[in-house]
Amino acid sequence: MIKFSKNMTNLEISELLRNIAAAYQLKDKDKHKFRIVAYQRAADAIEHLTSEAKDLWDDGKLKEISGIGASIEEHLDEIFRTGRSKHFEVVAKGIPPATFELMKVSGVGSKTAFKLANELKIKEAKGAIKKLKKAIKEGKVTDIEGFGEQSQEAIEKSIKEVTSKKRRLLLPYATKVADEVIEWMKKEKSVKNVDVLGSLRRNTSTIGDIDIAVATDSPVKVLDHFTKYPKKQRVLEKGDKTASIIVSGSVQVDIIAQSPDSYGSLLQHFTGSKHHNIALREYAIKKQMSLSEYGIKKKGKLIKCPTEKDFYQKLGMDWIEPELREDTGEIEAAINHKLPKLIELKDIKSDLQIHSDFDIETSHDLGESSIEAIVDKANELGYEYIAFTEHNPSQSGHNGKQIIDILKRKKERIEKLNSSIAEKGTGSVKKVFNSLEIDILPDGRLPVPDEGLELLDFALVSIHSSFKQPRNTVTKRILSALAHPKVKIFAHPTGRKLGYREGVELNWPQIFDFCKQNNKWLEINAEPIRLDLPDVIVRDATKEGVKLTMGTDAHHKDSLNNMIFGVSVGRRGWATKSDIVNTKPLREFLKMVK
DNA sequence: GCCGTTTTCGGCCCGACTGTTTTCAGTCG
Repeated sequence: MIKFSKNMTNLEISELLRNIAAAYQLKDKDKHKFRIVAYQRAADAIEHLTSEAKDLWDDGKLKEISGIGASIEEHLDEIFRTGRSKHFEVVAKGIPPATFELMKVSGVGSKTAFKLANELKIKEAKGAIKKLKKAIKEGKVTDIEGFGEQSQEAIEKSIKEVTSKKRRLLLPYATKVADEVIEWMKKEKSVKNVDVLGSLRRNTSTIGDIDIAVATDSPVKVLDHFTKYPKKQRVLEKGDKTASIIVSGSVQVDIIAQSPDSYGSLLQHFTGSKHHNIALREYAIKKQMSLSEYGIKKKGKLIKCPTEKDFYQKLGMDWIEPELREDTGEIEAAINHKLPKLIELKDIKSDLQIHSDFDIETSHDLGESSIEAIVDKANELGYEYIAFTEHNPSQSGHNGKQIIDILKRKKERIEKLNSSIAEKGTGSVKKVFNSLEIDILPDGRLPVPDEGLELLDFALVSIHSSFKQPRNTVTKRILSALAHPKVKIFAHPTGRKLGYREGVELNWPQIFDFCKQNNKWLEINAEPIRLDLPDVIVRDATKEGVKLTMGTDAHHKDSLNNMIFGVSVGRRGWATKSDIVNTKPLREFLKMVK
């Protein structure tokens, strides 16, 4: 039996669809070959949705999801209405639920899991992996036909990795791990080129594995060198062309070697995403071509591509920025020469969320660097203007008048700073804005009196509590906070913390409309654990013409360097320079912020 | 089961690595 409920989350639904695909695989792999793929694609589609499938179902929009057709829509409809699916129950009949649980062990697919569950008589999903572990200890797995010592050992090792709950890596950490591996690879003489590819090259918000590509004429030497990496914990696999290791911190690093004359197609292949590559190859088939990491096959002849630009050009399209390679319309745009010119770090003229150590008597965390040190840093980065956005003074510790007094002191401090900047005339920073990051209370009110807000140039608002409110409640809450004339920016809009906390569910079309009509902006928070707005919502926002800002949320001067991660998010969301408010020169920004 | 700038029918990405079953299935990216 498979579990359903009326309130299944996207993650649960995608797992369910994957399990149905597995069930078909077990029934008759050949008969259901393409149905299996269809279910897997549907699972991917649900997993990557920007809103909850149940909300879409509420609005009758399930069928609009590419990958969901009439049949799967009908089954999901039944689940959302009744909490079960008769069809799925039939499909999964006769398969011990433990099978699906065991598939979570890497290297164990549907066939292996099914065999293990049956032979070891593990039925229930709960505790299935534990029971398998016990069976391995007792040496029972090697007794099963088709399993030997080595496969038993491989499963045992993989179980350890499942149970240690491998977290996805944040960008700065993944970058550091990758840089160290690159450094090591450069020590091998036969390495002609080495690059980081995969999700790290595409700048996704979190990274699973690290993918490295090497151009070389001696792949054996290169792979040998790779598997001797000093921080290696174990070698997962090693062949003639590819190898995988686990390095300290339980991070998997995959490497692929290729001759220099085909390096371009390798870069393309290993950068992904999987969905981009599949879509590209399907497109190529229609043009009587076949694509692989070796190049482009046309009428049985292999055309090699030394650079990635060659590869895309030979397919008849423009080179596509790695951040866009997610099969969300970039291929069509590349064919029609309609790819956007993406925002770049050098376009950014300002950081619009910075916390100094000015003692604002907040209940949140204060910054660690002085206002002056931050201005120095901003000058170093060549910014034209910045905004100091400390958290609002705590409401519990102060009455209205006290809050106003603190804000008066801050205003004076910033005014003094601005006059000294004007006097000196050196440095790129010409203006410092007096701003504030204000909590949005659970009922939508702001914990700062109007008289206090009047002291600011403009304000950011954000959510720091009551993350679990229903979609409509929290949407209303935000709109009422944004409505205040001094409020310009909705900061880290979903409130997510990668790996720790899901963001709030918002009615995005409503938020977008409000922002457009009232000249309010959504922030792309560049703090690596936030990266909020998420890239997929940035895409929706830019499509709608909503203006965005970028801020590092720095609580230390060095964190102003994090802007690059915000830019990455913007790029993944197809944002161009004109979508981002703080690419505007000071003079224009002054007009916009009024 | 899904989908459409060849198509509402007839297709559906491509290749590497592993272990074990001696010729390939299973899994992964």
